[in-house]
Amino acid sequence: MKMSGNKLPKEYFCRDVLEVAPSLLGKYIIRKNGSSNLKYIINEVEAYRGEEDLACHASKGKTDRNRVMYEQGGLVYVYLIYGIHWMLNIVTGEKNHPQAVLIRGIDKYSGPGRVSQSLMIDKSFYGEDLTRSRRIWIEDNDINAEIKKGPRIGIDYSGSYWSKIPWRFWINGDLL
DNA sequence: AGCAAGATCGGT
DNA sequence: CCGATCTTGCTG
Repeated sequence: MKMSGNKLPKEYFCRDVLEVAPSLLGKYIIRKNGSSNLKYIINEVEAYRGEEDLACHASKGKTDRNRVMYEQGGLVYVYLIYGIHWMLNIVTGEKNHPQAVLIRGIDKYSGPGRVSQSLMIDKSFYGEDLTRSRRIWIEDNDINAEIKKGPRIGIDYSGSYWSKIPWRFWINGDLL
């Protein structure tokens, strides 16, 4: 049975990030702001998983910035990078298992900075609950597309193992 | 209190 | 390839 248009519930996000990240491909991300109602399809994501992952912000333990990653799944983790771009992440997994999915691409907007710009994301979204918010959430959508994977982008500092592990997932938008 | 670095992007 | 631009986390 085809399921589409249902808001994804808490349980969906409380699974391991390596399950949730690729499963978000093809899903709708909805952003409401006043009369504007944006709806895009997620087409590129990255997984960041645990304190052992040297590319993950939790690799040095809990800090003021990353504390929301230690909560249970379904919350938004945003941070500013290079003083310019907001990065939009979705927290996954159980409490005290710091994990998140970075949204890198939606429809025609490629790159995490452009994603947040197009969705009007800023610091005020830190900790936002995707299962309760009235301004941002994810909706189900069944797709039939090949999921590709490769190394994560922009994390060379994390060493040869973590910078090469194929935790970036994407689909070709044309196949939707 | 000071400083270096950063899950990026757009323009040369 | 380089600069923008500013928060964060670490050091002293």
